[in-house]
Amino acid sequence: MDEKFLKPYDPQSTEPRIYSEWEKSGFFNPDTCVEGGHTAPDAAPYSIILPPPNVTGRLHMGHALMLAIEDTLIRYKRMQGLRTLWLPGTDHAAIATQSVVEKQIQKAEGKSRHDLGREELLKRIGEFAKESHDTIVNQVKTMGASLDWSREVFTLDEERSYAVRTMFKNMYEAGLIYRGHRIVNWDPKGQTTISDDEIVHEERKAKLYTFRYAKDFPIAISTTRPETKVGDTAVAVHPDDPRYKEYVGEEYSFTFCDVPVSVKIVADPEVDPAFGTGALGVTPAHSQTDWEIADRHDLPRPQVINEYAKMTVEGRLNNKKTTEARDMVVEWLAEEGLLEKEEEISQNISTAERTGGIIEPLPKLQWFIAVNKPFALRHSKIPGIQAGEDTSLRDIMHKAVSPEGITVMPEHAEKTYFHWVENLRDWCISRQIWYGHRIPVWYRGEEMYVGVEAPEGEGWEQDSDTLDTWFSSGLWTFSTMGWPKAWNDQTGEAEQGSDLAIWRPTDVLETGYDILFFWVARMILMTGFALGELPFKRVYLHGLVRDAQGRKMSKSLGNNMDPLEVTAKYGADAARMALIVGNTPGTDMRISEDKIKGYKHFANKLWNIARFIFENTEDADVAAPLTETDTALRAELDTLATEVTQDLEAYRIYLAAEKLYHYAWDRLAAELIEESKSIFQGTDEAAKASRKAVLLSILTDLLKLLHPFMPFVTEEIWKSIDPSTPLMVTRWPARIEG
RNA sequence: GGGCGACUAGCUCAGUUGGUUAGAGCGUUCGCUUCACACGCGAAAGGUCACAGGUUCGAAUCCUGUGUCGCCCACCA
Repeated sequence: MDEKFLKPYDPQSTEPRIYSEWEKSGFFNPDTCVEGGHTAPDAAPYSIILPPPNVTGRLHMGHALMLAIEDTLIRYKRMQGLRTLWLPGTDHAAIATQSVVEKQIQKAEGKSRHDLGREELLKRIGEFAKESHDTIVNQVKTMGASLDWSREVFTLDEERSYAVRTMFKNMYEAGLIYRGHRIVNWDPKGQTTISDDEIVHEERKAKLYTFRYAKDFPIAISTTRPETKVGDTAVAVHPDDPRYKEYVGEEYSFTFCDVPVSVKIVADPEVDPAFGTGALGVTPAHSQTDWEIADRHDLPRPQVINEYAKMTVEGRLNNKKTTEARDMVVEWLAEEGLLEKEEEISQNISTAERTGGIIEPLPKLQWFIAVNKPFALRHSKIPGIQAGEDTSLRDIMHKAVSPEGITVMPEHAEKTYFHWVENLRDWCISRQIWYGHRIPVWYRGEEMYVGVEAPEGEGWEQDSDTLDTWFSSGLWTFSTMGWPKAWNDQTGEAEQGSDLAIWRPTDVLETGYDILFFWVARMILMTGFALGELPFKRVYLHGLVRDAQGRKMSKSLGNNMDPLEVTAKYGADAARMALIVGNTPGTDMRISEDKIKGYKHFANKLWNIARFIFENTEDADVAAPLTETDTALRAELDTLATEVTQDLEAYRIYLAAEKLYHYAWDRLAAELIEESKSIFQGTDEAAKASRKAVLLSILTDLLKLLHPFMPFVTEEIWKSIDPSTPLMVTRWPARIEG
């Protein structure tokens, strides 16, 4: 027996050594597994694309959970003999990364991005991203992730950028990308547009003012934003409201706080007759619903607020901030005797998730993806959609999720998904920031050019906006495998032998439920459009990792658990088990050091089980005939192996892990080993020989079964069983049934 | 306002789609330097499975309703 077993298991010294041995072996790469004879060249493929961590700093426990689940699946499938690819990458995370760097620069040098200029800022962000990337990769390796680093990609590298430009051009040519004026969510603090999904609603107290525009105006209206009323062009009432019926169609002109205003009375079913006075002052340029009313009634849409949330009208309000202007308008209303009522209400205001700035709805020229516009796919493997027939991006997203298409775990997340898809509006994809994929559109006077490369000729200027980061993330399952170069759009086939041909669609997309809409839905959309296919067969959504009190981990609370610290203290195996056992998809989990400590103890338990078995089987004959009892013990392990296999096939990873834990500790250690002691002290030589053989055989298979969950300790013990072949490429001890 | 979910031991959670006596980790109590392991061993206490009905031979599990908590989406000016 190796002397190392005389001391307790030490993950700190073992894990880094084992990981570098794995890396050296090259077996993270499926091609090497085939070359080494561990995987058949024609074996079925299995693939997962790593959800790329943002290059904004370091990993958190959520990443650790993701890595634990995915690595468990990957190692299991690799041992099943499949051609198993787990493809790593990182995400440039446009807004998040730029704002982190801008803050750093502001703090350290007191400079804004405008002081630095586009080129210098991008250089600084690039440096930061590189550093973050290196930190992150090291952290990922610490967790034991068996990713094929030879295929690593970045959402902003040259090939991905080419894919993004190609995709933009193709969608534009299909008429699905358009430029238009829309009310967008403008963040005056971050000076950019943000998508609906990046908004956080905060409940605040506000004052609701009821007033008339002028003395002779027949209808009183209510608003929380009196300063916007200088931009009103209509008053909308409900078509059936008897109080106002007689005024519908009338037009009035007056001077409102120094600004000449004309409003038309219109009837619109959107208006709630029970709210306030039942009459709505319509400010088309500064409210989403008002913009839509203006659409229906063909109203003018003057803009009265600019990008810095300042008033752009003449008179006393000129260049005042909106909050200041609000007070001035209220004061003016009171002076003029127009104010009728002032009441406290609570309302939800929209703020930008990243900057905390209050959203100012503004009409802007932006790029959009039309989700409802009919178009036809040239090829379709999406259930329920025929090539050549009318469909839409929303239709693709809707039909993709079905028992024949993509299945989602937990199942109830499908309902949430459909609810979201059904209420989907066009996706605004332009962002007014510098870090990201620049929109591949060039302008020269009235001319516009959309293309993968800059147009020939002088005087062309590229659109200054960049794309929403989810645009490039949406391509992730195929841009990482060589699309568009390895793809033939005419035949709808990938180049023979390319990654795209072998590992598409991917088997499972494993990620947090919080990015179901941001990312999962966008991948379905993009893949559907580009390939006429599904990006993956299954979605496995894990929950959020919370602290022991159930709070979200955050910097401000200081309750962040650093995966590096945890693995340093208890080992990656322990952290992985703690994250996996009992953690069902879609459910948030609480993690505490105590739980992790429990699995560190388990790793040591396993170590001592091995020690006992090795100590007592040095002269074992593995071919010794088994007693009846031992035959039953062997069969018991086979049953366990079958159950664990079924659980893993059904993605019940949390159950498989628990069963193995239970067997190892309560059955093997507590019962079988205890019984063995008396057998070994006895005189029945046949029973001794049998027991030695069966214990070795059980340990051999148990190590294999546990390896996907606790790769390090099992690999280290394995060296005493078969030093010639790493455990990670040995064959799984049970077949997939059915 | 719309949607989704949770409620099981002191705490954190499982319970593999209806089947003996409902499980685990941590915690608690008592006893152990027992020849694999004190990162351990042996024992013990602790649950009306939120509540009320219903279906069933049988319900923590299925149905209906109630309560409490949480999350997501939308947003009324």
